Amino acid sequence: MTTDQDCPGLLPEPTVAELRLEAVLHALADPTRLRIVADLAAVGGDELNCLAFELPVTKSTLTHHFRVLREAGLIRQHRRGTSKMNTLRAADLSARFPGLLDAVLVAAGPCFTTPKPAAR
Amino acid sequence: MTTDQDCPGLLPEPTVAELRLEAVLHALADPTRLRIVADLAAVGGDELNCLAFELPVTKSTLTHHFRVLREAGLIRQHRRGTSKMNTLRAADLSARFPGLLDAVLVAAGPCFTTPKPAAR
DNA sequence: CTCGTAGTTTGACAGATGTCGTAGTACGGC
DNA sequence: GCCGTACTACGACATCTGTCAAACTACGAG
Repeated sequence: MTTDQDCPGLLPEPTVAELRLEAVLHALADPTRLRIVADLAAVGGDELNCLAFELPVTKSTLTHHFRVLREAGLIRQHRRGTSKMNTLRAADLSARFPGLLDAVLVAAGPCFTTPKPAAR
Repeated sequence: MTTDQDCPGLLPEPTVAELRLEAVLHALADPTRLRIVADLAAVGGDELNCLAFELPVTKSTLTHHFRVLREAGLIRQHRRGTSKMNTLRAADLSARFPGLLDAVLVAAGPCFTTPKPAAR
């Protein structure tokens, strides 16, 4: 019961059907996580490793936040070498909660008014 | 400058400019509060007293949740007699975070797909 | 004035949450 | 094989959160 492919290194995540609104909202309600999501949206679908974010927290805390985001279904993570790449599950979220992510991103950062033009 | 009018019995609430995204998301992330918001949206702008909601919590807890919602700017409360009337600040929210409330309501209740047509 | 209804306040409490530091694991480069 | 980088796991901790019960206030009806 996960979108889990055989794709090696992909970490477990909820399927589109498993996405829970409360979990998504809760994940987005934290400033650090909201910032991560906004940053991911800003790069328009590209991958970012966990340390690519300049956040005022330690690595442990970052790991924690990334897990919350992944378990809520907001991001996808898979290992690549020693790094872990993160992507926003924009399409999955739109499929399950139409308009929600867009509205949050617009509200979060007036700069990212054009979050996901056409994949990368 | 809160939206506070001289309207007697109106409880303090944030102005549109004071609405904080995190606070709104946090307020919506709780099932009880989400339910309250969805119920308010369902009646299309009418007022509901606090006990009009059939929720599995005590009055104290309800008071707590209503305060969180009001302080986050999601609802407006004003006293009327011994009751306290609650209304959703749909217009204010749309002004500050366009599409957000709508997206959440659609995501929350498939039943309320037409949340605020034009009052009921 | 007395009573009942509606809601508030306070205190308590268990559980979740965000944070850190330290130690540990996994992988690539040498 | 050894080391450094990137991330994880674990434990600790303070704070926050949702919940309740009991006592209190506010208002209207009678």
